[in-house]
Amino acid sequence: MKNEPAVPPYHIASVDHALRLLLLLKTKPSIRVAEAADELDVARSTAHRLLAMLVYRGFAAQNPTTRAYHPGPVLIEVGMGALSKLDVRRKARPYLERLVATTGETASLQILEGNHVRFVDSVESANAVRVASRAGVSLPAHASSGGKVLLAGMSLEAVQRLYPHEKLEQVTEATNTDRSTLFEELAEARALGYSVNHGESEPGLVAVGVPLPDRTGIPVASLTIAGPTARMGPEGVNRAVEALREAAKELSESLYR
Amino acid sequence: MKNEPAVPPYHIASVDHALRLLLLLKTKPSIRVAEAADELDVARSTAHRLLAMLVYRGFAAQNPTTRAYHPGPVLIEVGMGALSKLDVRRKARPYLERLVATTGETASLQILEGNHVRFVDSVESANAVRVASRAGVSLPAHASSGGKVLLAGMSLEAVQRLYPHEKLEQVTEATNTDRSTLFEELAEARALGYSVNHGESEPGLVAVGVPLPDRTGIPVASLTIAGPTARMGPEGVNRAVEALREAAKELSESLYR
DNA sequence: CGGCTCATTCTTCATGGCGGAATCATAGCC
DNA sequence: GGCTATGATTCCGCCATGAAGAATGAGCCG
Repeated sequence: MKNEPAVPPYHIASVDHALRLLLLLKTKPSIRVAEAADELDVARSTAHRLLAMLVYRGFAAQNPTTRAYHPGPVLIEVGMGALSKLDVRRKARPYLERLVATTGETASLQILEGNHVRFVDSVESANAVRVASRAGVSLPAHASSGGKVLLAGMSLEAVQRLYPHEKLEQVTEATNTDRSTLFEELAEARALGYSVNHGESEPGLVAVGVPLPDRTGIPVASLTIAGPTARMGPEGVNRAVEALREAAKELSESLYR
Repeated sequence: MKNEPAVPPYHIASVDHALRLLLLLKTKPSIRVAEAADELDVARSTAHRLLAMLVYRGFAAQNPTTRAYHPGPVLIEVGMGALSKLDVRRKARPYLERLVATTGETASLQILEGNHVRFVDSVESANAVRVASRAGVSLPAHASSGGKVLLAGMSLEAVQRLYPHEKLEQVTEATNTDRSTLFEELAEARALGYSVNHGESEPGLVAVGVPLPDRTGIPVASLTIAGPTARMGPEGVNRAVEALREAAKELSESLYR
């Protein structure tokens, strides 16, 4: 479970209501005034005005027959726009394809979101037995190789803020659940320049990740190669590390031209 | 060209500022406090608090180095979801065309949105009497064959969350309105691998749906064939089931390359 | 170290956003 | 057609909130 973000010092209740409505529309494609009022714990007149604002700016649309509200085109547009502006995603695609061609395993690109990583793109291996695309999926950073290399590029203070408790979330039996052990793993990842995930996110899966730093040297994304245990022994891991290092170097250079 | 929407009678300025900020994040990869203040024509302290609210609810994230704000995980998630839909739609189109050619009835692709299904794409039958395209339309999942096969692929807990009440929405006289009966129907759909809708969404319409699973086996979309009662007797239904099964198998394999 | 620029925090107060009442719209029943 | 029930929408008065501006903080540069 992701950490609860800190409540801003000067909280704007009406804006918060509106954003929570957007979050509701994301999960419930149809919502009525009374329902919105219940969920937000506001008066129906308040809910009605908030929904009218979402409709006005295109974030919601009202079905004239049922009077229910649905996500509007602008919400999708903003999301698509946010994704298309992710420079790293667009430029990384050819490198993911190349990594798959070179190593025969599934290649992915991840970005850090709090103490999780999100797979923003994936190209699958052609092998019948392979790691499937996880594009869109979010995983705890400490339980993934792509996450660990991103955490390794941060200061100790920053990592402590993301992981305020000693106990970490367990994903599989192989997941490390001690923060102090995580710090050691991050130190190792920093030294090696890559990290390996031996079944920490899923049994039978081995993944290797390297960071993609920005101009300041701080990683903003990571590249990973993942395969089944049978093909990802020491030789497979080494081959993945080589291919990832080369791809990351060239991609980093192309990202900041 | 879309008309400018009417300004709501009770305009909420603070909510409007926040929504306009989201719109800015659609076109600019990142934005700074002063820039936001200029664009919204508010004080920098106001812009700062608005951005803090977007960060709080995940719509924006702040780069600790540059202090600029960029789209947050919620917007990335919305974008990934929309992109995923587009991808499935593009790949499914030839199969829908083939299904129409094979069965002579209208074929459609649906995705689950909460406890509704949305018709993402449709190819209409060439027969004069036919089920029209419902692309863009949203229907209760429990009242559609495409919806039922999607619900059948979910855990009981997940279905209970989507349907918290025993009473279900009635669409036609044929619609089942009991949740416990829905659970039985889902068990049947799970066993058969398909579901049939006899006039539950519209009188005179019969539809057959099969799931399109992703790599994890969980269905993310469904294919349906729909026709008028006169042509969709037991023989028509069986023909549809065969054609759908074949199409779904091939399409599933192609979706995740 | 001082100056500059932008970000962030704090304080005060005017008004914007709230809830509740009143009214409207629609569906269902007789 | 009239009535009732339910949910949506509009209106109004009030006060707590969200605004701006001042003060402070942070980082960079010469």
